Amino acid sequence: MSVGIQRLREDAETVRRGAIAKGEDPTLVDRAIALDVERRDAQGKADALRAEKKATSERIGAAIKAGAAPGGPEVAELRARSVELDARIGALDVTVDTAATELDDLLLRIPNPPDPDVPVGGEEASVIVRSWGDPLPHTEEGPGGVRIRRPHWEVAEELGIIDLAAGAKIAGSGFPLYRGAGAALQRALIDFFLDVHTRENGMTEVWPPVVVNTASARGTGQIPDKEDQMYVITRDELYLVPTAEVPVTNIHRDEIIEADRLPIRYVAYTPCFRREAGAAGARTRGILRVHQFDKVEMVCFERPDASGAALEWLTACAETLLRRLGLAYRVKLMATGDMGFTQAKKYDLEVWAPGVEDWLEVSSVSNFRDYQARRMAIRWRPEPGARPEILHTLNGSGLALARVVAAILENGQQPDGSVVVPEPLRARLGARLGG
RNA sequence: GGAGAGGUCGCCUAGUGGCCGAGGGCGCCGCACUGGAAAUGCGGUAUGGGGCAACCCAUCGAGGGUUCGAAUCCCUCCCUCUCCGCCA
Repeated sequence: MSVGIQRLREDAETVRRGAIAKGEDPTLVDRAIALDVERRDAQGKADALRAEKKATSERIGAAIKAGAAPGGPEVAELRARSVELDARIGALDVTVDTAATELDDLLLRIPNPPDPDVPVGGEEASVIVRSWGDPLPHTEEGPGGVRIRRPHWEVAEELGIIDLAAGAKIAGSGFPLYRGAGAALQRALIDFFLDVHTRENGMTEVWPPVVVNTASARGTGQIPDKEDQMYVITRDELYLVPTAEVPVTNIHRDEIIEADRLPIRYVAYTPCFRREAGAAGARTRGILRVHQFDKVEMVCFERPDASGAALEWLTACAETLLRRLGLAYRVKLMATGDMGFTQAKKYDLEVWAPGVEDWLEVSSVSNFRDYQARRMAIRWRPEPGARPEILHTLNGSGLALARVVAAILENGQQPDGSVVVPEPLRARLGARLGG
């Protein structure tokens, strides 16, 4: 996760402005440029001395081969020369390492500049770019009097399909247990999402490990940025994945991909584990914010000139699912201050939940451009034989299960306590839950 | 978990202290030959950093060490394979 030093050299102004728009410190850019100069200077000098040392060593070999005594004065002098060079190289190496380390650290703190079409500002500057469906009212007058739509945890409890108490006993608060039709609903949703993405959107399904090593966690920026968010298995130096983005993006870490293989588009189901430290309280009731949830995630590797269009496409792929489920939703283009440090452009999909009277974020679709791929050294070759370039990565939820389940329960609830099953799931679940 | 073998340039492989950033074969890309192709011949074919360039530097799983000099010797770790044990 970092901005390229090349870009800083060539277009520092855009990076500076981007930092300001995201509310970060723009002076880091200038300090980084200074360090870059320092590093290159020392590196150049060290390389020159190293070349000389190499030549000296070769002369020792040649002299011995030509008959000089290995312990003789000629060889001894060359050795002394080599040792002296070594000391000077060592000193320069320290300068290089120090500058490089500081530079890397600085680069990690410079945010990815937002795309030009991203609105500048805080949360209030984010814009709803479109919406679909009619949000159901929380209360409405009906033939049998006033009807109030209940929150999903009440609906679920009555149907006996989500057992938070059992989950809490087994693991702790925030680890839901789904039972009966609730469990089947999870399975049906996962299946439905994966089927649409593989069969209709042409993505390749992968089923990755749900723990990752340190290198992978670092690759997608979970370390050091979001370390507190992850569950760690210290004994084996493994992390439980907070999203499939981590293992799936790392599939191509340190690879060079030939142009004819792009784009590469994956879809993966995984459970996701998040500590959500400090999040207890607001909007955490029911299954809206939990430590373990299920998600189908889409991850794309794209040619740089195609990533803009790919973001729109990915967003549409996620939207399709909500439409077919018949859930009213809206698409929000996140403003500079409201999106992450690492994204260039991001859409959030929010689904309407009439029971809690709120829009629930069920998907977040982001274009990282080259920011994420750079740290992982994921490159592509524009032409056969050409120099490799950093490619672009994107990802998006398609979709996050827990909140979709909440929305289905709240939107589909009937006065008799049953829940209407969305059409695409009926073949698997029947027309109603309960009732 | 125990014992053994091994990780070299896309693939296979040579290489036990200097002549090795690294040979050979395959693959791939040019060129020649051909009506076209096959076969054959010639040349090219890693990544990163620096330099206008010539070119220089680094990298032989990773990290340390020995040495004037390490793919080659030593140490630690990772991974793969085989056998044994265990097991959904």
